[in-house]
Amino acid sequence: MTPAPNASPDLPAVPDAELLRLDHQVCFSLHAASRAFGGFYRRALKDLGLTYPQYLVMLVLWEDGPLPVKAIGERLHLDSGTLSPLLKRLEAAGMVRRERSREDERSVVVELTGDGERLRERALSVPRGVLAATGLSVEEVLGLQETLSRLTAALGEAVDAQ
Amino acid sequence: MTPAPNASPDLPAVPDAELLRLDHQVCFSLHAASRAFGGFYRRALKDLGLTYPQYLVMLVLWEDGPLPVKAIGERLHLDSGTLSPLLKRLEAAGMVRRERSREDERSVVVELTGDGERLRERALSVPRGVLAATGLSVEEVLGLQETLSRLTAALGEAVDAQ
DNA sequence: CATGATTGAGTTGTGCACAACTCAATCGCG
DNA sequence: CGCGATTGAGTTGTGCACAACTCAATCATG
Repeated sequence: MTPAPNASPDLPAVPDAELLRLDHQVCFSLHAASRAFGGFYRRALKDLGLTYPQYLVMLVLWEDGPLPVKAIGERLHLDSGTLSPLLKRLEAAGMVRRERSREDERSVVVELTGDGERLRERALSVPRGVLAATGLSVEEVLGLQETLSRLTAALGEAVDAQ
Repeated sequence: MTPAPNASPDLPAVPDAELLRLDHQVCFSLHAASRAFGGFYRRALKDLGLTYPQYLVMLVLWEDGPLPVKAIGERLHLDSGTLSPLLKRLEAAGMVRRERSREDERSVVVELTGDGERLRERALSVPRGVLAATGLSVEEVLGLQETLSRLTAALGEAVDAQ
């Protein structure tokens, strides 16, 4: 990556070994936080019969109505390899319908069923429980989200440049 | 979860529907950030022949020497269902040795091989690249880590109490 | 000391993430 | 118009996460 040691301007005196320890903590923290979130949602969503990623897809559909698979993937940064089977399971559960677009036969439009629409009402109580469980204030959550978004964007660019 | 609407003291006026949208953004942000991190590491670690979770295990072993599976699991919040096959793959790759403890035959101690030890040298360059890719300062990283740790702890307690 | 409970590792099954691929539909350019 | 490139879904294969389970080793209690 960076050939010369300590080449980054704002890290003048941090040795590699120290960074390795820091890295340990940071990437572990993010990984652990993401899984802790997943674990909490798993239980909160169990009644609704949804997994965490399925809930994310439903959130998108509740907000923006019928959408092609492509558009869902763009919003969630997921590709068809992840979405296709997930959407099949949502369809099997009776939450969505999938049908090929008539204008573009390559595209498959995903649409909520009546059951899928109705599930929204029951989902409304979930976020408040989650927010309470985080122990964070709304402001902290917004700040965290802002940092994470920047992080995601920066990492995405770095991957593209890799 | 919370039976009465708006019961949380510091959320006096936020309606459920708004929270659902906020939730959309927060849990998505965390999910996306975690995956973006994973994606970056996937590429950075490709040369080392490690996946991101395997790297986390190696970080633990590089720091704290030979450890039983249980101890690794405690440090990374992972259970044997995840660790057993992962450690088998690390063993197949020649990075670690696994052997049953003689004091307690239930326990399996994981130990770095020579190759595993030597890999540390090559791994030293990884974190600096990652830190640079995040676009965050060391202070921001530390702050983020602190918030995430609190988040993880709070969610863990909430799950236990569920 | 015996035996029931607990512990540690491993297995099985389900679902997600993602790379690499296929295949058909569409697009664009000569 | 024709044909090569691109696009959108889907499939396959690998690995991780986790629940639920098995099984042997160990512990603890009467």
